[in-house]
Amino acid sequence: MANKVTLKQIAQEVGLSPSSVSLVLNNRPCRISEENRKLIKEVAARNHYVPNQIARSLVMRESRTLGLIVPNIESRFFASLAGSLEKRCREDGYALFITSSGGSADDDLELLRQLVTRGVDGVFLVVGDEFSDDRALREEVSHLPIPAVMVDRAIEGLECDKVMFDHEMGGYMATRYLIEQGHRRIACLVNARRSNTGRKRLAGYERALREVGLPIDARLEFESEYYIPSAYEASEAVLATDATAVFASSDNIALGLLKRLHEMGKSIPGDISVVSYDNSAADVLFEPALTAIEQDPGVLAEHAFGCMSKRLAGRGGRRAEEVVLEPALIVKGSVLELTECS
Amino acid sequence: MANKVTLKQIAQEVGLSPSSVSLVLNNRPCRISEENRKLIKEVAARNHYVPNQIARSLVMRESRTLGLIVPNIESRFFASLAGSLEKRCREDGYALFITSSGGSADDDLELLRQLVTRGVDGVFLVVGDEFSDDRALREEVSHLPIPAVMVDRAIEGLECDKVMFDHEMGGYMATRYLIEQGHRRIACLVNARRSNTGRKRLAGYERALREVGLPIDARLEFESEYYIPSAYEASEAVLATDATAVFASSDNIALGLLKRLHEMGKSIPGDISVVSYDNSAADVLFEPALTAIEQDPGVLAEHAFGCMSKRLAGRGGRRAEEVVLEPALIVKGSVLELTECS
DNA sequence: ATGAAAGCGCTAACAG
DNA sequence: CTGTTAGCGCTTTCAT
Repeated sequence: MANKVTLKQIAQEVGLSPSSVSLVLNNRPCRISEENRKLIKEVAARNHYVPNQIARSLVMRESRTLGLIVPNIESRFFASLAGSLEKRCREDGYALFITSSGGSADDDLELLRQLVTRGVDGVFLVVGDEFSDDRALREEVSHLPIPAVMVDRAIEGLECDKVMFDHEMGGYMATRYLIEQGHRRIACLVNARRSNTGRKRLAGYERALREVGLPIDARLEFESEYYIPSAYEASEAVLATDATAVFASSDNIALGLLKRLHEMGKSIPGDISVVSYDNSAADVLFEPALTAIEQDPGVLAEHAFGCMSKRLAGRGGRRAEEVVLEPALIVKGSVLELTECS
Repeated sequence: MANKVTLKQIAQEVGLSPSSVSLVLNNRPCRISEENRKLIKEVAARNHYVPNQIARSLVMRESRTLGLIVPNIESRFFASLAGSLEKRCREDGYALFITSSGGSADDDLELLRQLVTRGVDGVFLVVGDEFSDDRALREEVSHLPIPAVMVDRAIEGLECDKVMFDHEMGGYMATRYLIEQGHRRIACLVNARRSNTGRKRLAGYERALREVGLPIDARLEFESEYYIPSAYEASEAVLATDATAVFASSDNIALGLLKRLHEMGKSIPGDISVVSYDNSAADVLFEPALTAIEQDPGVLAEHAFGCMSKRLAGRGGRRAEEVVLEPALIVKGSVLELTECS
């Protein structure tokens, strides 16, 4: 293991002052002789000199590092978001500190502090628990000494930049599409109890029904957490109804439903139609591929970075910005067009 | 956006010296009066004081931060590894800087520098390209001023701690199991061209055949990259052989194969038996679940952290440590027992 | 064309 | 019980 070599040491070896070395190594406009420039660079390279960004941040008061907190890096959607965001940050010379909370507000708070303390210039926050009453997190966020951008999910009523897809619209689009294909008995499987996004998707579902005068039937609304086993459990009841179609409001929920369908030997869309929510995992496997509401993580990342960029450049407005993105309905083959009406 | 508040400011407000405040806020054993302690803590809290870890690292010469480089955070296996490792680090008070390279040696090098420069105390490296001839990366790794642990994959011949599952053994176990179940014509689908892990798994496959005197038939060995579409393509040829079983040597490879099987209306294990490699994704969906070689990312994380810990504590030996873990064969339901022999 | 000096926010002796 | 001092590695102004 080599030793850490410092600017001073390089300076000594070259026989110049640290300032000169600093100037040259940072390619600053300055009048150091071509000869010495070369020498400095050569010595630095030979010694495997790596500038101490820590020291540098301290004096420059910026680290060119951003932080990201996701509830669970093992979820495909967040992993993909993290990947996109990192790429985007790197393009602008920022490193991204990706962290994964356990999904609790406590963890979020802890990680947030960790990041701030480590001198990130800004933080992207995908909160784990939108309904947390933990005032500590809200407090922390609103007193942050650096810009924060909430991504995908938001704590309501918190003055802070936000970038997310329109979940209500997603629920609406999915349901609307099923209606247009002739479905009248449409079940939905949502996480409305514990998730704000779930509630919004449910609201969209109901709006679509209401809009065409279809009844909102509580017996067709099913609850599931964002985990496959939970959806698998709930699906039995869903499939016991007379619904001809179901709106599965998350990727994992769709997977649980699919597993149950597969097990019961039911086929899609022959026996039942399904609209899923950004379900890249299942798409790979299933034939026909699933018609779904898609939220491109790359787009989310792009806008999130945009907000952050503005703030970092001091071009952010006084008020928080709120970016709402339209999801897309991607029609594939999991919905049957019904010609007869019920 | 609140301002950053410093120790000095707190000290001023309290009317004590920065050192006293530092002592108290770090809970150091010292003789500050109970009264003043309380006062300091109260003022710090009221002002949302967050210690500047950057400044602290500079003087303490450690950041209690570790770095992780994975080729692709969007891969389930790496995401899971990252998740486990982060949890493990956090348990010991370390933050983990997760970064995702594009899979090239250039990126690895760049990220490695980024991490070192930002003062991580050590780095976990899952290299993107094991066959890179880029001497720059090897050079960099061997001149690192901090401990490095290579995880899951390794650049051969590099003196550096390594922790990984025994890929050769995995290939062997999978094939051996198929043989024991009565299979004689066993195809394999591996990434031997571009991946060292692939080569080792192939070697294990061949060893198992050789061991029982079965011929090694090049017409049963198929090449696929670690991507679903690649495996999907390759699978057509695999299924055109007279093989009764196939060893799919990675999760994505198994998924591509499954997709093709599903499309052709072939069933598992009725038409063909499959042994897969740590395939949590497909498991969720398929009935029967896939018999597979499993590499627990949590175990990998645990050992990697162990190595790192030792180095950080200065308890590492002079020579690099190499930990090789045994994968496990998890028998589920995708292999048919053949009673007649061919 | 180059160097000296100050200081970023913090900690660690040591001196009161 | 508490304050002073020095210094971590770097950048930056200002002298020379």
